[in-house]
Amino acid sequence: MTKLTIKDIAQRCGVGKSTVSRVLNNAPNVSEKTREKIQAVINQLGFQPDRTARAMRGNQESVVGIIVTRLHSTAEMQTLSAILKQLYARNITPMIVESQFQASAVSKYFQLFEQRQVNGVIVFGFSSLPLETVQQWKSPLVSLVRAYPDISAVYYDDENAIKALLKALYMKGHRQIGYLGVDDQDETSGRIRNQSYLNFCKDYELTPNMVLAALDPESAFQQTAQLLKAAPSAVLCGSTSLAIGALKYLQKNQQTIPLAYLGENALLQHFCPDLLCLDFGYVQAGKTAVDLLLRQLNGDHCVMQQKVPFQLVE
Amino acid sequence: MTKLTIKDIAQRCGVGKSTVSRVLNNAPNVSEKTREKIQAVINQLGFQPDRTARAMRGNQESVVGIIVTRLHSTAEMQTLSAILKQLYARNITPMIVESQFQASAVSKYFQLFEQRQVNGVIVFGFSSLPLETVQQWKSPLVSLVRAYPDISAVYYDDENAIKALLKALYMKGHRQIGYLGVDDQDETSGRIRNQSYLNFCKDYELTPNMVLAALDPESAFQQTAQLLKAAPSAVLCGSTSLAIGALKYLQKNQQTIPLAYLGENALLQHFCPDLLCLDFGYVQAGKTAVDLLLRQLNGDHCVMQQKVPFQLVE
DNA sequence: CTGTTAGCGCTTTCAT
DNA sequence: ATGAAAGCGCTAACAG
Repeated sequence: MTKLTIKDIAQRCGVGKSTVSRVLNNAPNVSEKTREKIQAVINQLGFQPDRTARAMRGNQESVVGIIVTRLHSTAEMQTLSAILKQLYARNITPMIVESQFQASAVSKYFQLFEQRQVNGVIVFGFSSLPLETVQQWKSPLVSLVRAYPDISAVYYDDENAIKALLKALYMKGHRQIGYLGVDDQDETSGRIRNQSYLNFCKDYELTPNMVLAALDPESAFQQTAQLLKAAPSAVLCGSTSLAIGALKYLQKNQQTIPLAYLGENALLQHFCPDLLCLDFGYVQAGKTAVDLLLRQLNGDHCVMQQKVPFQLVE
Repeated sequence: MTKLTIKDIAQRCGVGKSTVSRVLNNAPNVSEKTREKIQAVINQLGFQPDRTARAMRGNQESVVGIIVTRLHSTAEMQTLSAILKQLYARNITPMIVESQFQASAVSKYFQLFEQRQVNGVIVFGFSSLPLETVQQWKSPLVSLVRAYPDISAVYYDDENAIKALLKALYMKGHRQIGYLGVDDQDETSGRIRNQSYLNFCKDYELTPNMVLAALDPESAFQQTAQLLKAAPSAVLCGSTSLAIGALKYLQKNQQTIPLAYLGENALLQHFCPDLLCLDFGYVQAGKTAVDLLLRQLNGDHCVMQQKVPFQLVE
């Protein structure tokens, strides 16, 4: 039994190919009677129109490339999950690749995408991904996490997130809030958040106690000692991995001090349910990113940069 | 400037469409001279043959559906990462979806895959995924993690993994090894592993001390108390989430006891670097799964069930 | 409303 | 070795 085509269906129904095509595409100009007849045969024979043939005939089956940093980043996966849902609903095929935080990999994938004729790209930005690399991609693109000039982006509200966490601690009576931050070199996780901390301190007349670390638990572990010298009554960590390092230090030294961090991590929350943290709105970010991309795919070339709302947890 | 086609290239070269096509497909019967000439024009103009048109002409661009349980499962992501690498290298498009441990979702996605004319499927099995559901998919399929009768599968060597961990503890001098396992209802994480523990105890003449829990940290937390009553000198946990629960209990009660677990979790290792654990061979599993699937896609219908080798960590 | 007729961009005979 | 021509399965413009 050879593969069924629209022609076979047409013959078995005694109609023309185009009528069958019309039924397939829910065209309006088909009498209810013939439509039903044809639909019946289609169902009965389990006919599926050839995906590739439709695609060719302008029925653009579009593909969007998605460059995540690492598939095992749980935060990104929350966003990715939302993105996929949106895309599948719209019959768009996602092509997922990992950059591993390597700008060179992003370049490489842009080339691959071009070869494969990908229609649009969603890229999860990272600190060492330069604007020039992102600009290599000429077609529709949405940057996630990081914002670049003249490029549509969805990113997190770092500044206010820090402020919200600090305020929450402040409300609990803390006046000596230490801050373990990421190096200023990192724009998103570092500079912006650090600055926000300093601003808050100024506004609320607190004495700043800030120590910076590299973006990994080991470094955080070491820097925590430094931070604690000024005997803070609570500590805010600028990122999840920093919180991990800090928590380890506290546990090791049998200290307990209220801890808050920017991010969210199920395992961490499990160990210390009283940890104050914050849902950055990962799911919303995914949805928004797809929206922005679709807008571009539909020819709207305006650049939109959106912050997604966050939410305090616990 | 409208989109370039093979015809344009042909005209600009003063040759026929077919000759260009031959160059594109590396057909042998083209004189070196014309080939070079055509190739030059192709490169110069940056011509890319239309993906969809090629696909239609039998040049089957295949698609494989991948059903993961949850995108934020780091273990599965390791495997997925390997799978994607293999697939992209072979120009196969993956379509990734999440089952969330719901058999109904798997069913739903099988339907979606049929609509989209997916050529093969890789599914990450889970305890409550019945054989009947998996059988709904008639074309090539490889099951990961779980084995089903008459279905190609790649899964982990639960039995020997437990044995290896126990042996490692035994070698360290432990003779009172407690075991926190998963309910027998769960075939993979439960029954097989539990049985392996009991077997080991018999072989090495140890007194079994086994307590079962549900597959979540909370339950493990509670059951750990029970397990410790018999004062074991070390504890083996049957899964990562169990280890999380147990560890939490130990920390809370200020107890320290050598802990081992089946699985691997970066965060857990970070907090307790001395934790004995085991890399199940996630990457290898991904590679193997793709191999098995490709074999089926190429018409080889034999069923192969493979265990991947594991490796003790630390 | 519906059938006929052209193609879409490419591969593949089949002559030359 | 190479070009002309015939489709692949589908959609869309054009007549009825």
